[in-house]
Amino acid sequence: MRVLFMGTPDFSVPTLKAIIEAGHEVVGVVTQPDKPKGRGKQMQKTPVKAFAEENGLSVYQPEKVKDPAFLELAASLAPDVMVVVAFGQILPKAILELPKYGCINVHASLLPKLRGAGPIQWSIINGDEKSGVTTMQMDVGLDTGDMLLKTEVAIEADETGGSLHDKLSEAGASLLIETLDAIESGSVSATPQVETEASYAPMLDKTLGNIDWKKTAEEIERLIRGLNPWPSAYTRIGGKLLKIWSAEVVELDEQKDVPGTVLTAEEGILMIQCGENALLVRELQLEGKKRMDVDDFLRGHTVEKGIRL
RNA sequence: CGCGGAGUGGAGCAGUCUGGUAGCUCGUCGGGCUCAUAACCCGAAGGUCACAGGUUCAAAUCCUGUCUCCGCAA
Repeated sequence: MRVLFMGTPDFSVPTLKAIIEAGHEVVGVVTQPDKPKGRGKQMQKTPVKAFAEENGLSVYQPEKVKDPAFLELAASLAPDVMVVVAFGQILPKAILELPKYGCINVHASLLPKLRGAGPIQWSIINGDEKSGVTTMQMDVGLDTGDMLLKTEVAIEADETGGSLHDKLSEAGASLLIETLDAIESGSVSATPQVETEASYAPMLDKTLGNIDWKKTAEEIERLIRGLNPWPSAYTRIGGKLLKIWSAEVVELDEQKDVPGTVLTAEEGILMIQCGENALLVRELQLEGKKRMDVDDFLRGHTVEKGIRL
């Protein structure tokens, strides 16, 4: 089929790669405009753009896809279908209805659960036992289109936002190919989403990582895993930012101090009181420093027992 | 030229302001103690103080330039 691909971050790349390998004709790749990123504000290509260029594909970077000029462009490419994976812009109805088979989206959750921009991390933060990817026939709503195919992926006890991202990214690529095959052969059936079971996963915000020690140790541990490696969970110590990369829950019979208090800080053990139970920090990173294990950190930094974070 | 922190034995840090024999907590190696030990005791090795210039009798420390790592921001 003639495919017009739309995507932006790393998550989208495996799907684009799979489409090429499956032998479909990619008539164009649409991605967000380059933006200055990183230290020193260097202009940086989106991961999808970089991959597309390596493969000799035509890249388009409209500021706004709702611009009539883009509709004209898309029409001129005459795609049979448009595949949208984490593109980053809302598509207007005119675009959605342009290709013969419409627009197919790969979403990183088991819809109708976790619609929105941050399903991967939220599934971990919420403590779900499983996640997955869903392909759907896009409509004008946000992730509200009829579902086509679905793949479940178990969330492991040590799952992080990064590890799940990679799993779902690959799972999404396979599922999309299956979906395209099914569409082409006419064997696919669309299933409407059950509105009453829908939930929303908002876009991640850096402030989300600010640890509220009044929460339970279990909740905080999930937040740490879900936001690893980005945007990461953090607290403050001595006025400096302290990221916590991994930790484990320690059950306490009773609350020993107010939440946020350092209960132990010696011999490689850094334990912090939470609203319920305590957190044993494993790996952390002080502002301006590299991430390191707790025993390394305690070797060079004095953390006084009893201080509050 | 967006803001800022940092490069010191294998690891994490102090020392830099107020130049003058390189230190701490660990690790490693050897020995001892012990029924035994990742515990304890004794001892040892290991560093061009990121790199290049400059100032000085003397530079980890002051000045200039370069490279690298990291936090924020976007």
